[in-house]
Amino acid sequence: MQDEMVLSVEAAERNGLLEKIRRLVLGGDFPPGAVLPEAFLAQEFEVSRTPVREALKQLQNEGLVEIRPKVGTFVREPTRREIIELFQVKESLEGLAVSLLARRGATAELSALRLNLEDSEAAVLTNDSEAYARLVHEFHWTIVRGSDNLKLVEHYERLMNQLAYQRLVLRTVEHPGRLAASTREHRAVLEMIEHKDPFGAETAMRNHVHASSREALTDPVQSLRN
Amino acid sequence: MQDEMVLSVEAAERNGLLEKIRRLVLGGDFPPGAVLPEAFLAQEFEVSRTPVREALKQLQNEGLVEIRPKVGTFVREPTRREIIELFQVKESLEGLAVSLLARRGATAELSALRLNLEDSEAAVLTNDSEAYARLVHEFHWTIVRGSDNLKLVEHYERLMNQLAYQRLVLRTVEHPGRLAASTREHRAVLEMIEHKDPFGAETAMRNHVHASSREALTDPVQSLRN
DNA sequence: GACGCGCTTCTTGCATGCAACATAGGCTGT
DNA sequence: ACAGCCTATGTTGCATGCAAGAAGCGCGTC
Repeated sequence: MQDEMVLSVEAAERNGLLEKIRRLVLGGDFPPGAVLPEAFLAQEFEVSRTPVREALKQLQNEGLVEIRPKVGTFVREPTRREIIELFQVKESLEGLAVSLLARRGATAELSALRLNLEDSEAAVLTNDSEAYARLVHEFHWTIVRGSDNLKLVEHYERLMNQLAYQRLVLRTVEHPGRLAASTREHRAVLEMIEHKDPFGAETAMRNHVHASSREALTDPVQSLRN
Repeated sequence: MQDEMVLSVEAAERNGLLEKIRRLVLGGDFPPGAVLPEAFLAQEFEVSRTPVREALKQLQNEGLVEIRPKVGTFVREPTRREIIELFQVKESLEGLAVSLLARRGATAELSALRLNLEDSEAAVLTNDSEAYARLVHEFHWTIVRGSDNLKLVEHYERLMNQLAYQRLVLRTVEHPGRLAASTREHRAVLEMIEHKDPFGAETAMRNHVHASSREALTDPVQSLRN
């Protein structure tokens, strides 16, 4: 199992190209709807069109780009409805993850979460949005990885890519009061884990994700108006 | 949203190849571990190696095959641990689906489920394993589609492909008494949906999936011994 | 007889060329 | 002036050719 992860990482680095293009799309270097010609990417990364094509097909499968046959490849932005749907799935998967983690009582992840919470509270006090966004990301990923369920991790990763999560978080994090509320919710989750209460942890986590999704969706951003 | 589904279906039929190869792998025509040369598939489906390659990469991404660079492509069978992990995710996703469906109170899906249950009980009485396997499949898919959450449907489809579910169900279905128990659990789920009780429905569904996973895993099949 | 080395063969990985199609812009006819 | 067509161009889709690496097999040597 561990071997597979190493292998897949190695494979990813060998390909590399997929990750590079994905970061290009997720990073917002290209505006949504922009055309993404194979020939350009091929030249950009100094490979031929063939591996670029393969990578783009994967990205289409993930829902990040749309390949219109004989027309072109376009950066795809999730619709508002898709974001709602994805958050529902996120809630479910993270609920499962934290429930499994609470059942395991894994000490390594627990201490990581405690440290994370301390840092988060410090970031709230100094109003450091950027650091907080990073810490939130880390908190959720620590829990998912802590579930010790690789398939869950894989599906979660796919989900987060589809959500283009980074872009969303960077906005919601700037809502007044949200940082403090979010941290309180994190603390509630952590306490449930410490109490080895899988059900309570799952409930707390789902409440948290639900709250965070409402924040993300009430964000009056033009690009989410479709 | 509906358009996208149509588009993706059309795209799938245009490609077709991916589905064909997937069925080949899932159908068990090739034993797990068997080599699956690009050249052979290319000749078999009368296309060149390029589209075959693209399809195989997708299947690798789904976890159905393993491409060992410069060596070959092999049919991959989920390990026992992976099956456990996948069932945990399945439990979570189907729980979400049924909860959403119960909240919607969709009448079309409800009547489909009622009919399904009647047919299932008839299949139990006549001990028609094959029909029952099909009905179970239909029951779960009706619920997932009834969630009216396309992203959930997509992730679920991916999950089921990874599980090679058909192969598993055809075995567990032959456990004595399992058919009747499974049908009772289905009825419990349906009743919760009819009562518009999302939480109760989710709980019932998760119990059902959990029970079914225990059945699948206690099945003494050689191929699951790894 | 056993071990080690090299070659042969099979596989994938990638580059390139050509064909098919969609789209946009201009041109012509009314 | 406007509508319709037609062509030019850009894009993807696919086939093919070649290179590189891995694994198995046979041969030679100890």
